[in-house]
Amino acid sequence: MNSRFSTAVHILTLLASTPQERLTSEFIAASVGTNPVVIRRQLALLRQANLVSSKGARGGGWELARDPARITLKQVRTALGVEAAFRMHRNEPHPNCSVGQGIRGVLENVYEEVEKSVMRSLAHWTIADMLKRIEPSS
Amino acid sequence: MNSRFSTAVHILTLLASTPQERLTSEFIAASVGTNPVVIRRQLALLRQANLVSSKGARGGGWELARDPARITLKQVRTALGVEAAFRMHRNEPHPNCSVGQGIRGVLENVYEEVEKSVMRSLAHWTIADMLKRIEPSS
DNA sequence: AGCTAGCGTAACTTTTTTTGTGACGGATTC
DNA sequence: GAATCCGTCACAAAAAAAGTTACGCTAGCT
Repeated sequence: MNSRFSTAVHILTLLASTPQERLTSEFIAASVGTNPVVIRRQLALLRQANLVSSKGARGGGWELARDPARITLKQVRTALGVEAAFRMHRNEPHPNCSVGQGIRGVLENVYEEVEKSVMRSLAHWTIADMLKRIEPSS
Repeated sequence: MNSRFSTAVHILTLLASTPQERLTSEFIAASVGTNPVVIRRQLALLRQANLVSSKGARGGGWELARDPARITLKQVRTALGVEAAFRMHRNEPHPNCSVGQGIRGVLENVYEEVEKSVMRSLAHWTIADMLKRIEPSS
């Protein structure tokens, strides 16, 4: 997978660290070290999943749409659009090769199982956990 | 992750389907639908892990180095060099952002846990299983 | 009302990653 | 000693991801 998931968790944790405040995409981008548009794209997906809410215009910005203890990393992954941890090889196998013809279906089964266990792992973690681990003192 | 893992499983299953025979990288490449060099690169890694053996010269080629029932997909993944299912975002976070500074370490913990559960899932499957599922009649 | 700050999104560019190719040396069998 | 097949490097092409520019829209402010 790509690094979008990491960025998304970063953003959400940042929002969790400043409750009561709205953060602008520009501010977040500076914290994360990238471009505001990249941030907005991520947040647009997270908003579709009702994890964050945005407000335009002056004084606007982003905030969490719910208690960070109720946002799991599984939800984040789902919100970003589940891209399998593994990818099928895309080459067309030789038509006479029975292994080539059949392997994809079998691999799909395997990957589904793997995906489920990835999700199970991610479900254990919340944004509140992330924040807690970063600032154990607070 | 990329599709190399899928290709590797494909290759190994193909070798398992023709015991007693050596297959050339050219033949395998035709079955998989790619270039022989790509195949050789993959197999070179699998050989380092003692999963396959090769022989040069005329009549040469590749074969499994052990019983396909003793090759797990976990071993395959390890052989290819474990690349985490997730990737860290590489941008330097803003130095004043405590979340940005700390998030990586926490994410690393999460990803380690995920990786372990991926490996646990993959350990359940062997190349013999793959073959069995493709050709239930044999 | 008009100005400003901020999001929303499409189109495009750049960068990075992955995959594929060509070439050629070395080894082994025949 | 000629043919076959691996081993590997260097390069090319393609695909994917990330970053950038631009501009419309809305809500608040004065």
